[in-house]
Amino acid sequence: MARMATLTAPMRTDQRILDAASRSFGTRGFDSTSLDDLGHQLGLAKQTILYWFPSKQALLDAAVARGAAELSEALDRSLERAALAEDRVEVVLRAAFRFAVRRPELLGLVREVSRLGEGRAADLRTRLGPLVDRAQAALAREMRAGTVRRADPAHVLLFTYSMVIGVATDIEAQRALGIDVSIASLAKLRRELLAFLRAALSPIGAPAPPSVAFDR
Amino acid sequence: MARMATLTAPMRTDQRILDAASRSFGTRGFDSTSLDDLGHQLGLAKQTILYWFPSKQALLDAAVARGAAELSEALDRSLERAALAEDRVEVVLRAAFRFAVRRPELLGLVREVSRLGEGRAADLRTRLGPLVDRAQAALAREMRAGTVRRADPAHVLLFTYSMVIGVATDIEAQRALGIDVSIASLAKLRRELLAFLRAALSPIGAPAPPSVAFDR
DNA sequence: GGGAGTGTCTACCAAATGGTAGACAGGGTT
DNA sequence: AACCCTGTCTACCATTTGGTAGACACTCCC
Repeated sequence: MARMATLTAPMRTDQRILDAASRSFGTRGFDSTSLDDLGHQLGLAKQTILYWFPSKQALLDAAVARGAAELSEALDRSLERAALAEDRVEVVLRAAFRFAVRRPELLGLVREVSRLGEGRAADLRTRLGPLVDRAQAALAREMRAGTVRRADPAHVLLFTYSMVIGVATDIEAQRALGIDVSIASLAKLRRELLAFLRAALSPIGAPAPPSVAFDR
Repeated sequence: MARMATLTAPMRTDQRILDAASRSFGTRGFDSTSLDDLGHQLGLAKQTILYWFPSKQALLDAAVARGAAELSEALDRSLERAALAEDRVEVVLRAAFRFAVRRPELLGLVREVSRLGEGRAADLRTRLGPLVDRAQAALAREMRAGTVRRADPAHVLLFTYSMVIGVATDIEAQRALGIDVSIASLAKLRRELLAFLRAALSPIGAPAPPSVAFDR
């Protein structure tokens, strides 16, 4: 049976629903996603979706919760790993980029939630709060240590987040700029983003030492 | 007189509709905007909207066309002005930032169109094509002249665009990062963004000369 | 005064949407 | 066998949505 996107082996129905919902909410948006479509996509009746999740809102909440957990976990792990690494900023950035490329819909979901008004956003905020704090603290530490140019960590994170979001989700902008959207050019894009950030973050007058990990 | 957009004195109905539509499409999204809401917002019946614009799609197209024209004009002007200025990149950037702050909904609209699939995006692409070309050429020129770090101009533009979009439209992300959203902090945000970009773009080993225009 | 045209409105409609009610099938458990 | 529990489905409903048809002013022109 089923060999569409949902061809994963025997998977719990609620998880399959969550997958499809995250994808659709994250790419098309919440309002543009109808339960009927979702159901059809999964070979399920809409009512089966409503059996697992009592309402569309609840489905969104569940998708956000799971997405936030995934993202939090991935970045948390990389923050830990970074503590030991040579070039900490780069380690985290590579992790973020990898995540953005592998699960762009989750970043799209974050972006979508931002638009759905205070209520939903507040929930997401508390979910990602600890992660944000850790990242901010780590960045501030680097600044104090002199490995990163001094600036407001929150702002630096905002800029970085925005760029990653843009690279991961705004493929139309990339087309408009004449960037060809393919795996090959994606690697180049990542290299450029890392170089860009390296330049933006290296302390003034001291261009970052050519780190070994900085592939070219 | 009038200090809100909608209660401007005698303004052509179609322009008022276009204003409200741009705002709503750009912030809530296309599908989340109903013609009834729009009409109610304007004190008009939905059918009046459909008198001026034959369909919701046509309304979106018109909003995009006007928005693209505004954006194109603003940035084109700044590109011209920049040709004479000392620090060209900064001039353009300030213009972009000013635009992003004054009419964030138009940037949101661009972002929204990106999501509405190939069709609409292609239209926008041709509309903004010339602007993109000019910007890209100008940037490449700076790189050849050695005033900007060498990199793929398209990528640099993508990163910059993403950051501006993020700063202008993703206020929830800013909240999540603990950035207080106010006019005062907005000025600080702009300063930081300029500093960040200056660092990212200055040629290696030669930190940009402290330009006069770079306020602190 | 009488059209002609323009702009806005009041019905109305068909389709889609989120959600409810309840039937039905299958598998344990006793 | 009787029963319950779980998961899925078929109907159905109320509301919303984009869009149509046509009436009602109001103005300009003759």
